Amino acid sequence: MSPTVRRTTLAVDVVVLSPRSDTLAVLLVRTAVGARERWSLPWDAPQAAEGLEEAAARITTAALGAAPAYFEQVGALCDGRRHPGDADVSVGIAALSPAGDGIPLEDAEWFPLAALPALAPRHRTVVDRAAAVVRQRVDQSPVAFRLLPPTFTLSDLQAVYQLLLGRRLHKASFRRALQASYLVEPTDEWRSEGRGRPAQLFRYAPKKRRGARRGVRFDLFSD
Amino acid sequence: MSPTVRRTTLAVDVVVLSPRSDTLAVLLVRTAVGARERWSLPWDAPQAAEGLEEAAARITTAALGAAPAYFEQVGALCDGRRHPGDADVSVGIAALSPAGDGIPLEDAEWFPLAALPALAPRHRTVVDRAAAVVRQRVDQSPVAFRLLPPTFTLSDLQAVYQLLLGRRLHKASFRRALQASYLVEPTDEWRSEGRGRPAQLFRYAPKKRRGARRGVRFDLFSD
DNA sequence: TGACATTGGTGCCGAATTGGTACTAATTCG
DNA sequence: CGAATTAGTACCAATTCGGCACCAATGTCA
Repeated sequence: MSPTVRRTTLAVDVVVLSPRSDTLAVLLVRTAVGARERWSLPWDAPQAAEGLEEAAARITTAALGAAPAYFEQVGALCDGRRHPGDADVSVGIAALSPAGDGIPLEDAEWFPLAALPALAPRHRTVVDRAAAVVRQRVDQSPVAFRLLPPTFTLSDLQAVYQLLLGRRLHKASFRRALQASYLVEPTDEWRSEGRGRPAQLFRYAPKKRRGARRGVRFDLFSD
Repeated sequence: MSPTVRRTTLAVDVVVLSPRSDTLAVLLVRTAVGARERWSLPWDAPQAAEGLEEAAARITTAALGAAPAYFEQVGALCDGRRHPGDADVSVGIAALSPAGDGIPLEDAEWFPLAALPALAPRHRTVVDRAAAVVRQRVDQSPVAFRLLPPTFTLSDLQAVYQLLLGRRLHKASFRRALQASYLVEPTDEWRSEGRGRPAQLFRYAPKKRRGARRGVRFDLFSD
């Protein structure tokens, strides 16, 4: 027998992440009164002939008033009736929004990732996966830069890395590695923020790099 | 307006990978005569109340006669009518099968990853994504071990790493790093394979490890 | 106005890691 | 037995890492 398709219902669930006062925050929207949970991830079905990230951008814009800078798919979930809209299958999408971009519209609000209200079980899973994916991608794709405005100080950048990795980083080593990577270039602007020496602003501008990757790292295994 | 689900057609497309005579190989199945392409990935719609990996295991078993050792979802694709079954959405799944496991059934065959026949456009994308995901996961999850039998020599392991990474590795460094990681343990068996000194067999047996991860690596960026 | 607190940025140096070469070990082939 | 072949290890020079201390530039406050 040859394979055939079946009809199912599909939802795109978006985890919008943004650094917000020293923690990572997630954007949630209020659900209809009477629903089991008061909050959920922004979600919708993709429109006809609409890509998944396109849908994610539309859904986010409807809740935040701004389109995120970056998307990464977290995977499809299919665990029977644990979605607020009872979709058979959810595609989870992590969206990164620079600190301070957008203002949550009515019925939308930022919550610290570590202190979320009750969510539908599948949304809970999507959030956890999104956080895990973003944290794992930190040194493989420019996720940290997508959580910052176009120009930023090296201390800002280090702070985001520390947020994502959950640990302190050595300042000199961090800058040495960044220097050697040709991922940022200095602008001629400086930011003086309150007291202390002003910091130079940098911009993300990855250059061609000769593939210099070194040995295998067995010490990064996650399971 | 509040979100609602829409009905769509869904397929699970499986990229079964296995090392095969010094290259990575992909399992393809012959399509119905008259179809535009002669070969496609094994695929099917998930049955009611069946998980996505469960479906992938069923689909693979139907083509290979053996269930793979490991699955990793590659993501959902939705690019309008480029699927052999015309599914609206495909969920791609990478499945790792140890070298030598299973025998392709009638109408199924291994192809070197680097020399695939023409595939439906979406299947081509799924294959590329699966290969990229597996290669990127090499030092974050035990993908290499899932491409080997339960016991293996360190040279086998290094060969798989070299296949996945596409470059030579330094023997002493490889073993030093592996030793320090507590991921394998020696068995008391030895394999003598033709000429040369017999090699000790090892088994994948990850131990509790104190999180010792070091500095940020900017030199692994992929884009 | 001049310490001083505060934040940004760099230099130095010992310790750890890396990767190359070369070596030893155990087996098959002829 | 010796050559060939594969497994596994020892040494070592070069690089990298991370801790500490230091210098720089600004705001604060006596």
